[in-house]
Amino acid sequence: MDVTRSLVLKLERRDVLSDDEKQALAALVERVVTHRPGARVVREGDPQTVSLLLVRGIAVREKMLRDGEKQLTELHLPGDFVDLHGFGLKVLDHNVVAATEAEFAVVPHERLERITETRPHLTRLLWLNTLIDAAIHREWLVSVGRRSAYAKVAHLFCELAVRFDVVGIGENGRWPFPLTQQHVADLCGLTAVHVSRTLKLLTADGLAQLKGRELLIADFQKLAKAAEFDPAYLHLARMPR
Amino acid sequence: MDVTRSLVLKLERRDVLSDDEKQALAALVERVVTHRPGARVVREGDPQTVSLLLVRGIAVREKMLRDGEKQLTELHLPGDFVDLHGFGLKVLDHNVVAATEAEFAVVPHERLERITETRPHLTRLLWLNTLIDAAIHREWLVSVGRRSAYAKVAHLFCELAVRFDVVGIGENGRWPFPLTQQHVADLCGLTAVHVSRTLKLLTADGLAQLKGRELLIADFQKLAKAAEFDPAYLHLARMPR
DNA sequence: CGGGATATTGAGGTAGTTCAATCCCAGTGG
DNA sequence: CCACTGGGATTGAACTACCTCAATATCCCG
Repeated sequence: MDVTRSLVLKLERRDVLSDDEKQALAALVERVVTHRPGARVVREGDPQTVSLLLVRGIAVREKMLRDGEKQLTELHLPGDFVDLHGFGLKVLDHNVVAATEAEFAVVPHERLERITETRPHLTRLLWLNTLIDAAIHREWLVSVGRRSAYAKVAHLFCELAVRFDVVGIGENGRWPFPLTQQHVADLCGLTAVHVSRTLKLLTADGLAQLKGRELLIADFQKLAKAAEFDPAYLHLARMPR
Repeated sequence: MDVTRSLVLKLERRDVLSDDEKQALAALVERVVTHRPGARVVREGDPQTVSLLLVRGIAVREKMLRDGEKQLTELHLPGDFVDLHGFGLKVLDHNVVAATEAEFAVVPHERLERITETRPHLTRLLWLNTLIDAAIHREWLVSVGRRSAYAKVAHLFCELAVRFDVVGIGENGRWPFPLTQQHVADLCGLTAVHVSRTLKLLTADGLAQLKGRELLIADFQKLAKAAEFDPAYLHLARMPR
């Protein structure tokens, strides 16, 4: 199975990739590693020499506070480069944690550097990948800073549905949701207790519910409206980059 | 006066720049434009063909909500490329607004593209610039999501002081602060009223105060402690990138 | 079938909001 | 040099969204 399949799907939603470029992406991968649920995949502050492409499962970027509280700054799906930022930064400012059992393709930084020396277009697409991360961060700042708990959770669900669709996961208003309510709380800047209450409201209003490790969205339009969700920030338009 | 001076200072804190590279950066600039306080410099959704380097003044990235509320997702100082993200994204997901009178160096995207074709190292440094933006976004997510109002404002002040120092602005515990309390509120996800009360506390505790359009930090150590401020996320180490 | 993790519910508390009145002060014009 | 103006800052009082703590219920896995 081709471990770069999801990444290619993700990039092809934003630009045209030649076969040659797809091969070059596949050639980036040195090996594949698997991590258990809860495993810390990258530790804040450690020097980085490889970057990891998520192939299967879900991972999160986690920033800890002194008192043990945490804020998750991004949720990663297959096709996401969870620490491509480490290529430029050399040291990450946060942990990356496997939220479920997860498989990663390992990409040595030398190979990325080689791409920047020889393939300008592919370089720009990798750069783009990190720009989309930043755009997601900004949208989350709006959520965390200004939206109600109800809208925060609704917005997270909308984003998840759209991003899963990009890489061909989920269907019929059903998507995998292997996260706990504590995860949702740490993603949204809420407490797990309040997430539980909020989910009850969303379910009662017939917008969305979590059931059996799945996210069921009954009415995406209504959910998006409640969340003020506009997918523009995901930059899905296919154009020369 | 060299309009890329602050940018060079900023990059030289992270890596070594050759004279040749400095010249190449200067050659990026096509012209310089000035904007009035409050002017929208880049409008969300408009196609981008140039990027803007802030030379003088302060600018913010602003995301609006339906009801007129807003969240500011970044505060930009001289030396910051306020919409380098537009080079890859082609369309921005937020407005850029001049908070004060501000001067920008205009960099056409063709010239940036040319850099990606001919100068891998400089390309990586421009990429790095956007990675630092993303790192700042993440730290702000922690602030907005998990810190108290007191710590949010304290953290903002710490970041501002450090980033001003990088580009050689301010001294003796005094830095320019031409923003209103409404700006601070929109940066931190608070109300202006609560910012006012919070500033009173910070002043009373002898940590920091705003006075005469200036930020005065009486005791940076204590302020940093109150904010849980750790500058690691600004990635100031000078190393090969 | 048992046990630990996860989720739910209730009751009470609080940080930050809302609204509205007042104050301050830097410009501006006379 | 002073009065006027308007944006920004401050203050008070009431309110509420979300938190905290704690008890119970449910799910999932071995």
